[in-house]
Amino acid sequence: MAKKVSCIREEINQQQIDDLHSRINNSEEEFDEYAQHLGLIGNAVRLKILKMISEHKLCVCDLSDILDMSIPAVSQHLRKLKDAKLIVNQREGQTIFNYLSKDVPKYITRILNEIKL
Amino acid sequence: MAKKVSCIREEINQQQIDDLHSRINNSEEEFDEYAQHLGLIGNAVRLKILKMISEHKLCVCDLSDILDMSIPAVSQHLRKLKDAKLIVNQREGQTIFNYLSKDVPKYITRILNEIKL
DNA sequence: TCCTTATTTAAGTATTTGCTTAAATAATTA
DNA sequence: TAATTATTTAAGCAAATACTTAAATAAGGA
Repeated sequence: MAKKVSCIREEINQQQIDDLHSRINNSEEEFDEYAQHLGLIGNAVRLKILKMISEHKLCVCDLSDILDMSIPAVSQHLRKLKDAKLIVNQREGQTIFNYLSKDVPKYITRILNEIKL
Repeated sequence: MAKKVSCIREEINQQQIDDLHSRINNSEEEFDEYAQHLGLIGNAVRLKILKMISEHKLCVCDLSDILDMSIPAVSQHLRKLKDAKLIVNQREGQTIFNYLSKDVPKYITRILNEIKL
């Protein structure tokens, strides 16, 4: 089971490579979780939605008007954010309002605060 | 040019919607820039690459071995990071080493520091 | 109960993404 | 200068993404 090596090491030896390899593998889940959240906010529409609902009580049709997008398009972004537990919502009569979840990681709220609207 | 309204406002009035609409439009570029960077690190492979090169001097073949990925696959991720000026590289002989760029936004370095390897 | 309003879900589609393999480029060494 | 090593680039493709339109679901009011 010798490991295939693609280049001749100059600055780092095989032992160090193997060490990084296993550390990366052990942190797989952590990286995936960060990447999943970062990918979600790595979309301008969803980033705007999060920023706005962090400051205002908004429903899907408010967001649709503000963003100049169809209601289903916005709704599908909201669903992704909700599935990732970045937002929660609550029905009030016919209207469903969206809120930032308490579970939003701090590094995300810091980013939202950094963006000025 | 009356604005089309999709729902009857309960918690927020049309004036507030219009205000948010224009503020969002004015911040378009800022949101796009954040989203572009966040989208790049919103991929586990690229996040791992950034984390590792923030701590080690690594070439594409080192990364290929550590990540169990082909060299061209890694190279294409490096290109995206380089195009976005998140990394820079420097040739030393036949080997091209990758470094974090000085231009990496602080919110990204904070995330990298937060992830433990 | 029927109609309207608010929202979601589903199906279809064009674009983007992330890999693969093969070819091209570039520096080193024989 | 030819062969080797390191890396990138290009072309092709499958899967994921972000819309569209139409249909389904749900609550409120006539």
